[in-house]
Amino acid sequence: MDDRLPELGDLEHEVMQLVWAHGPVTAEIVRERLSRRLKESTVRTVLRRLEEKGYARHTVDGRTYVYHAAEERAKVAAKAVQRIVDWFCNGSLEEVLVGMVDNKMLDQQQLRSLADQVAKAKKARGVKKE
Amino acid sequence: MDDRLPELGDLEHEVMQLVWAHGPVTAEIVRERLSRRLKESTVRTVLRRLEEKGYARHTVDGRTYVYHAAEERAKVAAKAVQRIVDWFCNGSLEEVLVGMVDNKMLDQQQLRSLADQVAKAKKARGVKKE
DNA sequence: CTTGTAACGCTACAGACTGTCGCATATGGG
DNA sequence: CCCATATGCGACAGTCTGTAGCGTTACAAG
Repeated sequence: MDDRLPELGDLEHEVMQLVWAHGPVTAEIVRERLSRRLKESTVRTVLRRLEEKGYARHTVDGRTYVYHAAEERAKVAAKAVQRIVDWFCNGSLEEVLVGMVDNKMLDQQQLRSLADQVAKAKKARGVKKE
Repeated sequence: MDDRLPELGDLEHEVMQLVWAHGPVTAEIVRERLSRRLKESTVRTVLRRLEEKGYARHTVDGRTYVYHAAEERAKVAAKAVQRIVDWFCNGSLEEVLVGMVDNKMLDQQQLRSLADQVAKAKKARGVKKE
């Protein structure tokens, strides 16, 4: 249920961003929106690998494959962060946060504010979700 | 100053952990403490690559290379997290935090408590550091 | 000064992973 | 029944990682 998702290459990442941003998409759609101009087969391969890796799923509409994200972007990001935390800081999120503050990527006030927003966000969504 | 550090493989990661944990170390020391039993040259290669990647540095003591971390563990972790945040959530740390709460890796209370600890940690260190 | 030994770096090599396709194949509409 | 088209599969080169063998160099003893 919480298996570690394999990492993504640049192209794979760009494709996933599209999948997350534009909801269910076909290979053709992805191809059009991509920054680099690639062959259909290339896009298909990437989509397939993304599915193998557990990032996406597909349903069939007529003879067309429609891809959609297997997990929400935020969740995937959260898992990735968790992995970093475990790997480098022995699971101590605090240590990482301290590191971010030290590194000036964030200051304590923002962090506190974030804590509030998160609480609010959860409450707001907690109602209509599970 | 904030160049993106390349990612680490499993062995490289294990070695870095040792470097961080045991302060300056020699290839021999690393070799001894490693979980897997490897040849000296293997350890040296890893150490060298770690240096090329910017994770470590070395000084010379007599004819022996002494390796030490180029950056603190927490800082590296922080950068890694920042990268994740940028890549997946367009820079919104909040979104990631929300994701972690949703995913039950963390609850709001812990987060708030963390905010406090971080503030405290910074104050405690802020005095004797720059 | 010569030589053995220890510490180094360089080069290599196989096994993933990724970006990119070409091509054989299957399937729905006419 | 046939053709156009959407798919998947296999391939190939380039890069990254784990693992080492080897030739080179420098310090210490003879």
